[in-house]
Amino acid sequence: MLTPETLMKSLVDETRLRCVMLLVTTGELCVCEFGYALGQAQPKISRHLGTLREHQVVQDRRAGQWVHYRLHSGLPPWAIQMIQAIAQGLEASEIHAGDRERLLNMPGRPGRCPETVPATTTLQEQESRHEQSM
Amino acid sequence: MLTPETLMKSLVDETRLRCVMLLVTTGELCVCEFGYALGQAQPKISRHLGTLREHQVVQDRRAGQWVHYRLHSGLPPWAIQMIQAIAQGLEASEIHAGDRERLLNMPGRPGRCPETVPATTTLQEQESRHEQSM
DNA sequence: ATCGTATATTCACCTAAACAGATATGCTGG
DNA sequence: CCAGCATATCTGTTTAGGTGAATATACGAT
Repeated sequence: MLTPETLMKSLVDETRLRCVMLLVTTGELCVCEFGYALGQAQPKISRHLGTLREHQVVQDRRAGQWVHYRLHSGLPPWAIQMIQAIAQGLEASEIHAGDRERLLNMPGRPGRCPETVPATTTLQEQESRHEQSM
Repeated sequence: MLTPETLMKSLVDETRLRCVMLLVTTGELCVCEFGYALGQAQPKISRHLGTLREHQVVQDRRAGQWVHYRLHSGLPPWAIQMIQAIAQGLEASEIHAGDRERLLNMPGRPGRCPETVPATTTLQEQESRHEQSM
C-alpha cells in the first residue's frame, strides 16, 4: 500500500516529479512523449516510470508497441491532495510549464486515438470519484 | 522561498518527518523533547532541525538555554495543505503515534510555561489565518 | 571563574540512488 | 523469419546525503 514516505521518495527526484506533474494536467502519456517533453534519454525515463509503477503512483496500459502511463486509479485521497498541493506550489515553475509546452508541440504524437483512452484519467476526475464515495 | 522540491527533500528523511509530524500536533518543542520522543541522540536531532530551519520549514525561538522549534509561520497555503495530507496519510502509523505518546510521558518536560509560548502555533491556526487572508 | 546542561558544528565513513552506456525483450510490418 | 522501433534491464561509476564520534559554543547556576 502507498505511504506518504513512499510517495515523497517517488516525487523527490526531479525527473519523476516532472513526469507526474505532466500526468496531472495531461491524463495519459507514453514513454516517448515523456522523453520528448523532458528532453531526456529514453532509458532514463523508462527506469523512473518503472519506479513510479512499483510504488503504485502510476499504472501502465499496453497498446501495441506503446506503453501508456497514467496516475494510479487507486490513489488514496491524501495522496491526491498531496499531489495537487505540489502542483499548486509549482504553478509558477518554468521547468514544468516548458515540459507542457514541448509536449503540445511534439510532432507525430502517438496514441492520440480517443477511443483507446480510458474515461477516467485526470486527477480532477479521480478526486470527484473519491468525494462521491465518502 | 520554499518550493515543493525543498519541502519534499526536507520531509523525505524519516527523522525530519517525525519531527514535523510532532510539531503538527504539538505546536512547539525544544530539541531535548524531540530527542526524547524519537529516542535519538541530540546531535542528530539538532542537525536535522537545522536543515528544516535552513529550508524555512520550521523557525526557532531561543528561551534561555532552550531553543524551541515550531512550524514556520510563513508557510504558503500549498505547503500547509501538503503537510496536512501527509499527516492524514500517517494517521495509522505506529511510529508517529509512539512518538506522540513518548513525548507526553516525558519526565520533567521543559518550557511548559504557557506565557512564553506564542499565540499562533498549531497548523490549524496557521491555516485559518491563510483562509482569512484570501 | 568554573561547572553542568542544552544546543550546534565539524570530520571521516558509509550507503542509497542516479547516471551513462551497453544489451536484451517485445511488438509490428514486410 | 527478419528488420526496425519502442521499451526494459543490466553493469559499473559517481555523488548526495545520513551517521556516529568528537569537539565547540551558549547559557545559567554555584
